Amino acid sequence: MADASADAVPRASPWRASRERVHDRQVKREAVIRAAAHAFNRKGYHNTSLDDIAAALEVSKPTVYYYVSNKEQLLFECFVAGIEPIRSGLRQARALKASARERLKAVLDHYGRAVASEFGWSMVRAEDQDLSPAMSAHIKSLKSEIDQGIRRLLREGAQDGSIHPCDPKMTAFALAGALNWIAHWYREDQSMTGADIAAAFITVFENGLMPRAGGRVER
Amino acid sequence: MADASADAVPRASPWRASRERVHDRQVKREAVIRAAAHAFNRKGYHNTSLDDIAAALEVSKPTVYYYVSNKEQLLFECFVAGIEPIRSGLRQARALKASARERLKAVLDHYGRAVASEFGWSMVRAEDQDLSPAMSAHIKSLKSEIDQGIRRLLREGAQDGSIHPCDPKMTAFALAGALNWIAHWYREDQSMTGADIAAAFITVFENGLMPRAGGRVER
DNA sequence: TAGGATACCTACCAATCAGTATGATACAGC
DNA sequence: GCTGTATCATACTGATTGGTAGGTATCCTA
Repeated sequence: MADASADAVPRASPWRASRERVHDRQVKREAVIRAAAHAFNRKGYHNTSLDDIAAALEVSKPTVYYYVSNKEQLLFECFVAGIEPIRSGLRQARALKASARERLKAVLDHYGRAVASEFGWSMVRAEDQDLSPAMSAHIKSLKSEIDQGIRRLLREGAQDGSIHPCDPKMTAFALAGALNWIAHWYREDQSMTGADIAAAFITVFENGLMPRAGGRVER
Repeated sequence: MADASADAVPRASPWRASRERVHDRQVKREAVIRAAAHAFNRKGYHNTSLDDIAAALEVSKPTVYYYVSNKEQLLFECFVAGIEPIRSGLRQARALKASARERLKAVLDHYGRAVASEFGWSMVRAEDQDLSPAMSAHIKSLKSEIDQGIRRLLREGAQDGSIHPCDPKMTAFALAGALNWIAHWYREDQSMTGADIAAAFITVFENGLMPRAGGRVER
């Protein structure tokens, strides 16, 4: 591990470079969130101190607290930044005039990209036992929304004939699990983009393990 | 969550009940490992203190250290206890006289049961950034062994015609990811046994999302 | 029955770290 | 130039916790 340089894209901190103060609270706040996400990616939530995050931004700890109320909220913000694209993808898919399978594929594509994004790790790992009951519940409800959306698409697919009949709950768990897990290996193996991975997974999910009549895959 | 009683099966601690000392180091050591696994399941690695584990066994902290050298090793032992059944399943499968798909199914069955076991969480979550480089490497090699075994079965399946042609690497990632993720939701939803879940997942993996000629699933 | 090994405990240390008290500095408007 | 507000730093606290020092009771063996 090349210490700090591996994941530390020299993403210009709003504090860096110029000595005069930039008066853009929103920009700075987002920079703090992003720095937190990168630190969490590299070292995990518990092994990341707020001093680490501050140091990455070349600022002191109270400055971080000036933009964020506490560490927990930092994780929460990273989670939201990660899951929002999936929620939006789910809404978009609902509007599509296509088979349920096509709509599901669109959702899975968004999902895969999101997990491979800079906030993927935080999104996937949040909730656990590291958060207050209130935040944990909030996160759980957002996750549940995605889960229910996928289950619904699976049921609709079984009805319109575009998806092989299946247990929606277990199938949704399998799909989400496979995609969530991307966050665990993507850091070490970035040989593919998030979009590539999503596409590859969708192919796997669609075909299944059993050979099909057609024989060949339409890659 | 019913606090301590939910996961805390009143598993008799070797220390509990009798005041005269039981002289079986191995039994006690395993009790320590198991107590650690249960604590990690409930609160996560970082939120579990060695005092917690000691308290669960009704012992003092130094007693825990008498059986285990440090916290890291505790996690490592839990990991090994979790992954060993999968390794053994992989070896057994290699000896089977069956199609590659059948052998793969056998492995996935072991895999699913293992992840749903009491050590599943520790197995799945270990490695991360919580361990020394040496242990991390050790764990990584054990995980890689499983991964390579699955990829190999996928390749063999493509050759003997029992498995639909696929990208072994991505397919193995998808399968393992889906199964690993069981550890995340199984704690809260124990409505099924590990064997049931494994069977359900295998059905999903085999059929895939696209409808099949046969139409119905042979549940 | 002395001496050693085993098994366990009380009390403590040292380090880490989330979060804060306090105050300095710069800038905007007047 | 003056004042209020926004932004940031130094230096600290309080609590947790991994790990240990040192001692005690019990058992086995010679």
